[in-house]
Amino acid sequence: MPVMSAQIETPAKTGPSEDEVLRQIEQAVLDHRLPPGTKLKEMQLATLFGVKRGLIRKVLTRLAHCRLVDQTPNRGATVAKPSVKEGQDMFAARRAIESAILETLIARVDRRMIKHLRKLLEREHRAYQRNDSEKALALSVDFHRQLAALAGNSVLDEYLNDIIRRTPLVILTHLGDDDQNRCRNQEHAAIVDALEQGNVKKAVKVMHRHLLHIENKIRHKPESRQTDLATLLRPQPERLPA
Amino acid sequence: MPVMSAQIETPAKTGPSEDEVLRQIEQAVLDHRLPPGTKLKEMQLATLFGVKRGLIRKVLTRLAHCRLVDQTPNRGATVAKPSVKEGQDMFAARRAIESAILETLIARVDRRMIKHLRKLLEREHRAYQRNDSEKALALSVDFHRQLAALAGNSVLDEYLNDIIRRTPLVILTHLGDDDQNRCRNQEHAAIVDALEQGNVKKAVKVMHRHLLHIENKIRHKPESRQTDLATLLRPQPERLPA
DNA sequence: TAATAAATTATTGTTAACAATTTTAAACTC
DNA sequence: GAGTTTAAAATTGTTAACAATAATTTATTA
Repeated sequence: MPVMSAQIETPAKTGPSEDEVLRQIEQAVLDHRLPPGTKLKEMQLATLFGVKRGLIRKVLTRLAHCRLVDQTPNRGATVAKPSVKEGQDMFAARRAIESAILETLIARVDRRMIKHLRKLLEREHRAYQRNDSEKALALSVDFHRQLAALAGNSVLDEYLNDIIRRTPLVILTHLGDDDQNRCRNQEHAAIVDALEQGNVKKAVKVMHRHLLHIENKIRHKPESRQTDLATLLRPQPERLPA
Repeated sequence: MPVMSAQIETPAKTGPSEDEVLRQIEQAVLDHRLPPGTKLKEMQLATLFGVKRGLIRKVLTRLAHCRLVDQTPNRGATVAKPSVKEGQDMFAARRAIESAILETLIARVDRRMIKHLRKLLEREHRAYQRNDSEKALALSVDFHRQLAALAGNSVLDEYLNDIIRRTPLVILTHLGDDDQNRCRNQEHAAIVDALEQGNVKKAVKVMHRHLLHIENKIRHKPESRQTDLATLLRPQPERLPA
């Protein structure tokens, strides 16, 4: 059978994969678009993504496992709302893990890595300067992720990423969506400086101060509203064709 | 239709819950009964536990998420076989996390906690002395778990438990099922001593040495056989009635 | 009308049947 | 007999229909 050369727009288009749906929801949380407490109904999500309910079900289970959503039997899933205690525990754990990452990294860091990190800092700095706070936040998160990746310990990397995914929920629940509550670029730079000098103690110290800066502000905040799901999930960044 | 009044032994007895099945498989791994690489067939497990395949499916997914089993699309699940690198990363991460736990714990430890820990050590010691190595191993694991629980940081607690669950797989894959590869009771005692003295540095130092003791021995070991699943899962310890 | 109860609707949970894939066995070729 | 192809069986993956539960609406009563 000959195949038309023009795009036939197969109407039976298979929707996004399980991983893709997961990624998009995670990203929505990371971008502060999905506020803690938002109800996630299975059919709603299935229709929205154009997939079967079973797939959504699996995704919600996975999200529940990394504590991005709360699942209650027979009552469905909501975006998680970490308690103050949980938030504090997360930050304390994060300090320990990022310290361990720096200690591992400093033993193997080389000129190429430093260059890579500085390039990242430069991009982050520019995003701040042009007031693109969405991009700046993303790059700031990326800085921490890159440190973990460069350190090369897959377990620490996994744990840090786990915490990073959950952090926006703590911030939104207890501090609000305020630009003040983001990483400070110059502190990131100080960490790279210390790394380059091979000064573990200093790197760890700066990192601690860096994290404590946000950590110390956690206290209680009134309430967050219930907004329209479709809107919250829509503004996804451009995606490259497979 | 009349129903006999004598107990009809409802043949439709509901099997164990999802959590219970999960627990039993986890325990089988922890007890070194399920060797790395063992194939876990869904129907086999379903029949074995007297549950539906769907439930097994969920359990396997959960086990895969905490990396106790490997899941390959269309090819099912096997008990995970961590690489040497992954094992090393786990131990390195464990050192960082257990240190953080000790640092947290030392700030809040009191006489009651010390007493609790010493009682645990005593039981562990007795198990060793009467050559009950299964019990001794369990209590030894419990010691580390108790430190995490007493420290009170839920996130660190979760991560440590994650690592503890995976550790037997590393040991079995790369060291073999040898009594030599277990925790040394006297080192546990030294940690409690340091805690009681409020000596963080010493506690952390002892813990590091304690973990490095096993960590340093990881290297490659020939192969492990494929044994009968039913046998491996059967010898479960007595369970208290709900 | 406010409060309660009953009926309706919406949502989540389960399962059995089916589809897709891989593994095993058998048949065949050289 | 070693290697390849084909057929059968076993295993995993998906789905649509149903069941169970929770949320909402409507009806009822004081």
